[in-house]
Amino acid sequence: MVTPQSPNQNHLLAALPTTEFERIAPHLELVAMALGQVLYESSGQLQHAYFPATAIVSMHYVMESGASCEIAGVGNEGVLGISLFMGGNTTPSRAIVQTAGYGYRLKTSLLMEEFNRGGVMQHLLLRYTQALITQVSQTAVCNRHHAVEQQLCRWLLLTLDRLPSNELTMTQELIASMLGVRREGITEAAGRLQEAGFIRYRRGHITALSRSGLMSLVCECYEVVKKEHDRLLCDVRNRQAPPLAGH
Amino acid sequence: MVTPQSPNQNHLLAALPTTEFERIAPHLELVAMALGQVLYESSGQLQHAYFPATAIVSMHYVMESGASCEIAGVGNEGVLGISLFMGGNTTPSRAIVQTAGYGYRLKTSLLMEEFNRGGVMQHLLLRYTQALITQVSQTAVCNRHHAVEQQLCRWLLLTLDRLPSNELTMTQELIASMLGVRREGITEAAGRLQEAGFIRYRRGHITALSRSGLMSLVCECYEVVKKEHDRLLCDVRNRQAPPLAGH
DNA sequence: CGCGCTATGTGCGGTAGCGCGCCCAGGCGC
DNA sequence: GCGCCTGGGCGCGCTACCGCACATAGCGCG
Repeated sequence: MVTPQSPNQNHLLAALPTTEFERIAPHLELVAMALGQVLYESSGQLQHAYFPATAIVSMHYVMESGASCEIAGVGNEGVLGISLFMGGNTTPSRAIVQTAGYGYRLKTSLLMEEFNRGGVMQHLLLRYTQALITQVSQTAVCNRHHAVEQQLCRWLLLTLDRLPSNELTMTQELIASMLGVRREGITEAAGRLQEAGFIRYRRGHITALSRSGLMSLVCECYEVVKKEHDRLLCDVRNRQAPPLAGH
Repeated sequence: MVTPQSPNQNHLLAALPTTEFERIAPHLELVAMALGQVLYESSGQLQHAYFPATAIVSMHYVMESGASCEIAGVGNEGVLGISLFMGGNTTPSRAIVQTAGYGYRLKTSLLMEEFNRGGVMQHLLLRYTQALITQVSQTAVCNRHHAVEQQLCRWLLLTLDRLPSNELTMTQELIASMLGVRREGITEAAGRLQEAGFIRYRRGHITALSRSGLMSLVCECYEVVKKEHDRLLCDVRNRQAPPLAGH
């Protein structure tokens, strides 16, 4: 079991070898992330990289018309601020907190220093970035070919994977803006999922009742993203060997 | 002017400082790329990275249903085989030659060796990867919110930017499979563009007559991708200073 | 120089999702 | 314990795109 409020709740941080972890640990700053908080503005300079622990952050693109859509989501499996070590320092998208919680942040300069050492940190960050690319690609594919209901299932499953419980605090309006569809579209699809007994929701709270039910409706995109993530980060293990052979 | 069949036709290779370029130059292998040729199969092992010179390669995802869609295109501005240095070695997508031409390839081991030196090559590859992420993201956004006609304009402009001439050899069927839409949808949209006098096409050949016309119809996505690419790779200059102040 | 293949044009019904407007109700704050 | 405000349900008509089926026409090949 991981103790509450430990950097180890973030998988990338947890996968660092002791030496590397201890080098940055003193500089990891615990931060609360409130729902709707904007971590990065589109094209804004980045001061920190963020390693979410319990929070989930959504990378969004907002178009001229005002319409928006999610490009990828980042939870405790990843990090925000890819563009720091990729060299661009900023991206055309916006990062906004989708599920309140906490995380850790690290100053740009320290992240870069660690990245440039070329150790495990670099390796992890690059692999995570590749997993992220897969996620973005699959979003593109899914947007093109799959129905709203399937996309909703994909989104729910990906989000549930990042949460400790099976309940998420989330209005349909918000989900709609993530998926870039109409709120009514979500109402309808969610209604069908509820009728089927897979989820239950009440004013801003969704509870997953049957993961397998959702799995039966979701498109292949969920699997692709998940498998690719596992493949790329399968060597991510906790630093401290758990007392029992845990996963 | 760049001489025909020079690695310098690829912007990334051209931007390498002399020392780094000369180190890999002997290992750059000129390869012809035929239309439809598959460079990388989905989840297949990668033996080489490819630097297109005159060819254009499309990164595709093919779904279970058989439907497909392009995730990103790569021409002389980039490189194929991102996943080599990102650490995954393979991706769930397929790389297929969309415009015949030639390019250069480099053995995995040599690319990695150069990447791990942490010099300009690494810097360029990472920055290019970020530009690629932007392209993929914008594809996702565009798939969600923009009409087929706008997407066609985006695709045409992005492709024209990678070509020396304003004519591309491309059937509507092929374009449709790139954009992941029906062939008839392309017929219609292309018909409107032709009526407007922006393009002309005859059986598998499209000629751009008015770039500005296409620009007037295209969605913001084109600009975003282009600007981001220019921003990230603005320091990409030819090694040999051109006799006249060229761009 | 004609044949045939393949690329393109077109029409038709079907449907998913949009944009809008409106109503209803849960639950928080006072 | 009352009211308001936000989140959710619903019903239009509409459009873009799909899936299919077929007609037509370049153009390469023999």
